[in-house]
Amino acid sequence: MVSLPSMIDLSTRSEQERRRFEELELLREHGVNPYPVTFDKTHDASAVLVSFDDADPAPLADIAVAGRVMTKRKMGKASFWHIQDHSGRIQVYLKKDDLGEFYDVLHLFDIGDIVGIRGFAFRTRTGEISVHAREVVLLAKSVVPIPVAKEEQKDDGSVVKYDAFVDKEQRYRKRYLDLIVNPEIRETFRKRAQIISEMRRYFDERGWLEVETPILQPLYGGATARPFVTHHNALDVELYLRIADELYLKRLIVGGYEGVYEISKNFRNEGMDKTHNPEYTAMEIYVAYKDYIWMMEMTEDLLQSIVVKVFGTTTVTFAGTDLSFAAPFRRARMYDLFDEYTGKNLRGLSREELLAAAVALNVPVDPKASAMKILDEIFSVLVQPHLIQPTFVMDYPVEMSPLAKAHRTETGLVERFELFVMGKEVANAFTELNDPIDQRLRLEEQARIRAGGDDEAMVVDEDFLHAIEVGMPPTAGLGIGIDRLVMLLTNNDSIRDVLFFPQMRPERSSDS
RNA sequence: GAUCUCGUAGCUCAGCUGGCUAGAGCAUUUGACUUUUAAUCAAAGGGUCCUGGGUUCGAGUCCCAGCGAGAUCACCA
Repeated sequence: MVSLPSMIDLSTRSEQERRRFEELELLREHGVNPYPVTFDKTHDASAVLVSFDDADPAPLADIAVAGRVMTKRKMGKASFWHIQDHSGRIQVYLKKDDLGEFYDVLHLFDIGDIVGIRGFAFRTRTGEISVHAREVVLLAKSVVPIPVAKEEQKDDGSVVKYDAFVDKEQRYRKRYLDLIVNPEIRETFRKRAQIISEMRRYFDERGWLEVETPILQPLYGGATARPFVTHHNALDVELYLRIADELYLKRLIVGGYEGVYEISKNFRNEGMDKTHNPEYTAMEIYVAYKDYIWMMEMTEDLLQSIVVKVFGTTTVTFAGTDLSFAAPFRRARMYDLFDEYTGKNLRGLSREELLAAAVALNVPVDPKASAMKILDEIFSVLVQPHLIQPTFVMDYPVEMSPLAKAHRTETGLVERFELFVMGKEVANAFTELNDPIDQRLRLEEQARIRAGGDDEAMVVDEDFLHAIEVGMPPTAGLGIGIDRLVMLLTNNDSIRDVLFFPQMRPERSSDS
């Protein structure tokens, strides 16, 4: 009979878990430490597969691999396992002749255990490069069963999965299991890391400074969204989790830096769906003495450069559509796009005229909506879906952009562009507003909208205004939604598939 | 926030218009098998049918409420 610390309540455990806790003690009785300290691994699984040479197996005659046991096939006095490490899977051959008495202890090893194997590489009769074990070392006992997905290699090379771990909820909640059982998703996260890394390298090479600005802000700004509110005990003040870092980065431009950027976790207290998570990652960059035209050229060069570096080509495929990130991208002014896709000239129309246009175009809008809202609605219904290949949309109405500089020639417009790909917004940029009087007027207008009941409108940040009064050089700013960019480049249509730990509702209700 | 769909063994799923002790494959246990690969063969064990009410002689199944998830829609990046 085995004994376990009383803190482990086996009565709440499944049959398979109880069995594994027992195995833990039985292993100890056999002198096996189920949780040793280190293991001298010499090769990744993939390295063995790549470097094995049938004509000269000698270089792999004494190797050590390590990983998680994923399959076990016992055939009496010989067994085959597959173990999985960060590079992939490799088969292990275990024979009683080589392992002696210890071979009989192997039945206490389970799928899910982490093991180390010392031995030599060889090719089996059926052609699979494998490691013939001289020694098996338990590195970590797994006491709960993991989902078992079987894979079959078809003649055409395709892999069919049986009983795959597919429950989305469980995959998101227990991402560690997802990563073990569906290792192909690791590639998405590797790509995510590479995309961010290339972006950082691109900026660093140009001498722009990566900075960190407050996540806890006494006033939130730089975007229109509802914030998370928290409280600082020592100061006894409300603080907000940032919805954007824009206003702080501009303060740094005022302070004399000529190029600053931040890869920023932002927090917005709004709904969640396929493209929205309460916390998400945005990159914002500000470069002094530049305008939005320059920023457009930088943006297309940046994206082309990232795509080439990470994917080795300028084209990626999303949902069956080839997207070309070869610069230059298409550029179109917003009102020209209205001409093109609605057949109507919407320039300079009053709210009532826009409402009539929306009705004529069969775009459902709230009859009480503002002019900007109506325009935005027509754009998103009739124009946006056509913007498949990377397209810069330029020159937005001033009311939509309280932080963007008035257009140099077109009254009523600002110098702003957004980049659309697959009908989705990927980047947003403007020539930054540095006229302190205009900026104050715009923010006060936002405050009026806010007082009118729109709690997403911006609040007036006097310190920010003071900074602009001190004087900000002409500056171009750009924001890129990192999660959405990653989705686009990795062919994932849910933000939850590009975040390791997407926000989920708590699993257990508190009322029971 | 609204609508629809779903929740059964560790995993993937059956379970009809309500009716014997709730099933299958994989996984687990026992046995056979010294180059297998969805290994195979034989046997066994394993369940809070999401939770709580209700209808009924009888509920995994029907009704109500709740919890969680997915999809679609609305808003936002």
